Amino acid sequence: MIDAGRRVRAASSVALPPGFRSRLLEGLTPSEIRAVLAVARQRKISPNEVLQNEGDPTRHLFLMVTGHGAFYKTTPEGDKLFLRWISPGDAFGLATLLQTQPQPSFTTVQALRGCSVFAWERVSAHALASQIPRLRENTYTLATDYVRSLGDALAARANQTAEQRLARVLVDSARHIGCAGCAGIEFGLTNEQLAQMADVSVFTVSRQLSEWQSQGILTKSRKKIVIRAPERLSSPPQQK
Amino acid sequence: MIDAGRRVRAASSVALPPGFRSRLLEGLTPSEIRAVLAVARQRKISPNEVLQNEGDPTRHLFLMVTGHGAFYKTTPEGDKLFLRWISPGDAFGLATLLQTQPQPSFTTVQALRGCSVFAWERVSAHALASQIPRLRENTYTLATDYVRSLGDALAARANQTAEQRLARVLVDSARHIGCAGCAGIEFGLTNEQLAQMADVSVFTVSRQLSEWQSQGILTKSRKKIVIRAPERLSSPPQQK
DNA sequence: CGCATTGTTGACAAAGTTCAATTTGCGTGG
DNA sequence: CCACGCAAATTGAACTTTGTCAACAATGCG
Repeated sequence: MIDAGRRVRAASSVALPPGFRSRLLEGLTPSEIRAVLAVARQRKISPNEVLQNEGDPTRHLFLMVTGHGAFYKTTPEGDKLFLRWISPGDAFGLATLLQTQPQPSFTTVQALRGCSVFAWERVSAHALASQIPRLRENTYTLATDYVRSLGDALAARANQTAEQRLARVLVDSARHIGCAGCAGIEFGLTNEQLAQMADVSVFTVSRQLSEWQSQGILTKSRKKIVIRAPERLSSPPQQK
Repeated sequence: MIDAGRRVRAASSVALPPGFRSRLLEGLTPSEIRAVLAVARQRKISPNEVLQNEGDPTRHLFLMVTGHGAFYKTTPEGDKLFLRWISPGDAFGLATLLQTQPQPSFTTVQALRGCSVFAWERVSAHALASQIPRLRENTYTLATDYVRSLGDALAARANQTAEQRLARVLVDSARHIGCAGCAGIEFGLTNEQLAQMADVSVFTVSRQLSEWQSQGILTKSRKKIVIRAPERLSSPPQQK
């Protein structure tokens, strides 16, 4: 209706897929959502593309629509620490919403396979946040969640064994990027990717997966893991 | 001057020590600062007192005036992970400023020795933030910094050796709680405290400190460390 | 002086990594 | 269609780092 007079904009504009839910937009009125989407751009992301590089100023606010990505932290020595998965509905680059000046981002965000995202320029995002109080509140909530998962990642590194960290990675991956197959939840990751994410050597991954396979907890083949009994991955460490 | 007519309030009210600087209040106008201090309460904190407990809802905004404290994260298994020091001028409990609802805090804050702090009730803090835009902006900046140091702590745990972590703790402690003595920067911490902070065993602390002492980098005596050459603690790990 | 706290030392054990040698699985080009 | 070649995965053995434990020494306080 508002867009009646500018069909060109409307045509190139973006729309939410049916059934799409995002905590970023939760509780916003339809007209607010329209205002937000009006200044968004839809982008296709190729596999492994880096959307945000740790240290670079945050240029965009992103909302994952389809596909998956991951937050990483790069250490001074250069290796990547996996922090958490990004799934459809997750937003990142939240700093754009709050900060007046662009600030270096703390994490790298990389697409796993192809993705489709909504993107907002920093200034547009900031303007939206200043106009829509509910958007600011949602941002606080989401930022809080990210800090919490950063904290969890820290706790996990600090005092968990290689086995526990690997189990955590498997469970998280199953939850976020897994598809329910006939034999369990399956997802495609190489030993090397798992090794990076859990911060263990590929050898440890290989050995541990073999052991779990022999216990019937999972099945592995080349570049693919099928988790049969996720509950047996989360509990045993505590018993010990 | 404004307080002329209400000496009772003025008497029980708080004032900033001369020369006190805080990034939380930076850039606020004198009248804004007066408004902020008007609803503050000054509190004396006894040694080792816990000001904020991880998981408990954030009740207060605090501003450290004199003394030192530390942020800790408690793991599910119950051990404390040291995150960073709190020095005079540092604020914490920032969530009170932004969030409408009290949220569980991510970290525990504990005083080292006796401290003096300013404290604000959650609702007062939230009201101040909604009235003073600059206060909100400062809050974003500070929150960003805390996230950054959380990230640094994570990176440090993930891929540094026991020696590097201990060196980091010494350098940080020297910077934050150290006093310049004749022979170097000195501070009082037991081996056990250092061990907890660096997440190594007391034995490793003892051995490593002995080695550094024999290299002339520091001097140790009971409950006291004197750092002679902090630069030799930060650089050697990289050379290797 | 006696006692508790704090720190030290050496021998040993556990967890994981590193490395080298192989094996497995899979796509591709002849 | 099959053999080739390569990336991915495996395996065992040596090795490094760090923690564990037990015994002991030093420090300082009442």
